[in-house]
Amino acid sequence: MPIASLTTGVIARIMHGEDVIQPVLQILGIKRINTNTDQERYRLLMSDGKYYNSYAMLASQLNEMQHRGLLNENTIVRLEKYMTSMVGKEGSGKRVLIVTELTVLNSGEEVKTKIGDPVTYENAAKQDTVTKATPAASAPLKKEQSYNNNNNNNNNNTMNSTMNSTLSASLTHPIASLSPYQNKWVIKARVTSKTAIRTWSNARGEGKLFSMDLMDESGEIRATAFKEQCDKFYDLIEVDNVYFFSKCQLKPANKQYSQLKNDYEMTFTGETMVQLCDDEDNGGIPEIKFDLIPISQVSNMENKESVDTIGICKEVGELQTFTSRTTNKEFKKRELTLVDTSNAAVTLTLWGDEAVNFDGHVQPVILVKGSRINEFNGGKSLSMGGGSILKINPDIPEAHKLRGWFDNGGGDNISTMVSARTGGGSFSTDWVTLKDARIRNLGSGDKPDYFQCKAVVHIVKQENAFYKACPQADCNKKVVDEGNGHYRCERCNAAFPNFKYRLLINMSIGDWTSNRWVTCFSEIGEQLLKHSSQEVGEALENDPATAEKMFSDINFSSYIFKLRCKNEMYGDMTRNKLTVQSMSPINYKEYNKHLIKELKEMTGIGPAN
DNA sequence: CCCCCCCC
Repeated sequence: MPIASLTTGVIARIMHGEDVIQPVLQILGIKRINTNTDQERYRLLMSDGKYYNSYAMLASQLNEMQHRGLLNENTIVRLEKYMTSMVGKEGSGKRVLIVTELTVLNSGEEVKTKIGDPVTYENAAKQDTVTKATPAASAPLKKEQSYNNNNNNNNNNTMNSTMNSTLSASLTHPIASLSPYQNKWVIKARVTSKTAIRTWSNARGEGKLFSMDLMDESGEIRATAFKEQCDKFYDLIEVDNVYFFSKCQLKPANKQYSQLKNDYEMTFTGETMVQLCDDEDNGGIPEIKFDLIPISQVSNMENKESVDTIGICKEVGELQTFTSRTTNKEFKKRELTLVDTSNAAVTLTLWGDEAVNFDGHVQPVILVKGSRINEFNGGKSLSMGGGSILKINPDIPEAHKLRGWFDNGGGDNISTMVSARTGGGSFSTDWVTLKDARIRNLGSGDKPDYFQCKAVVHIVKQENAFYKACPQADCNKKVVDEGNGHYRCERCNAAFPNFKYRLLINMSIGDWTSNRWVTCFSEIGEQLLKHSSQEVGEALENDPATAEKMFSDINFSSYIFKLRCKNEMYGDMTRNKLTVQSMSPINYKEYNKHLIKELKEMTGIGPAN
């Protein structure tokens, strides 16, 4: 079948409101739209060879054609029936093409390629005479809130008005459709978060930046403004406002640093335009959503998960300043204690200026979105991070309810300390026998498993029980003996005349079910051998008789071992590794309690407790 | 072009 000719230029006529009979168009793309409902909807990218239009939708009765693969890329279709519809409130100017009946003239496989070199209709519209009358008048604009980056100050008014009409009269694109391969777009998006201005200085240079998260009905994206753009746009951008954005550069998002659901992120450029969108033109852009979780439930969530919650700031800590050991950067933080009607308390850490400026003495209501869970020793706390937002005394019903609850003594009976660390507390660790640890495949998950058992020390290996480590206080890395009286640490990138001994001991322990080799480090090793790492290391190197006594003295003694269990890769081998977290003398009262409980469970005799 | 938010 011969390839049908497209009705060149017809998209401009249709979008202008003209009723064109049976236009022939090419499908350049089709994708499912994320709707708030579960409704299945497809958006089409249609071309007439001269223009294309991404604001076209498939009426749902035609979804079946897409299911059958009839509407693939490059397919040429004839629109038998269609309608255009103005979307948004009066005057906001979005005409959507809805296709209700179509005939496939040539399949995508047959056509193989895009016909012509179409440009966006909306972009061409402002030069094209046929579209001189725009579909609808644009909403009134606030001139002072318009920005562009063309630094021709003499012409500011002219340019602002030009840009106003450009941005607002344009048909906007969904965030989900943005890609580096297409830069003629305008998005209308709500700012859901905004970072403080941050400076950096590294080998590649220095500068400042801030970033923001944007959202529309289709998705979300992170945008960053550097240097000049940082200064230019920082004050304009406010969380919760909706703006038009155009001419940002798109690049693949580094998933390591972003939890947003988008493969790309944007960078502001010298061409970038940002314009506030009036409230009356905000239709279709969702509000920021808070998935408020009772504080007590944070206990049940995973480490690093994102949390939205609301609570009363019952206590506020002092501002703390410290220097990061890894980056040598100075940080300021402040810890708040939030409580809510679940009678639970959790720590929330604020950073930087937010920490400095926070006044908690009035015990305000604190709403936090996108805070991150930090788990330590079984306790979970929340921390502000990129993308998190904090609201103090927000005017929402939940906040008023909390206020009333707290002011009437509601916070006096907090029973769950979500951030409390269980540390060495024995109650938090399961009792598991060495055999059961194998049977249950402990350690095979992403995270290590922890358990405790009563076991006897069979033998402690002297071989490789110590290593020479970097003498720096916070570095335990093994040093390289350079043979000239110097010891080199790769991590500190320095050579030292001395080193410290560290222990890395393997020993065999056994309970009544099985035995295993376990590893322990200096702190446990010192407790086990009752000598400092230095003494143990020296004895092993210079005094075998003393070392032998140290190591054999503890054979056949019993302890409660707390063990960390994790599969580790050695080359292409996976080995299940047990590391001693702690070992303590047996507290028979507590251990017997455990045994009695197990007996009751096994026999079904007596109360379960 | 950042990507740091520690420590226990």
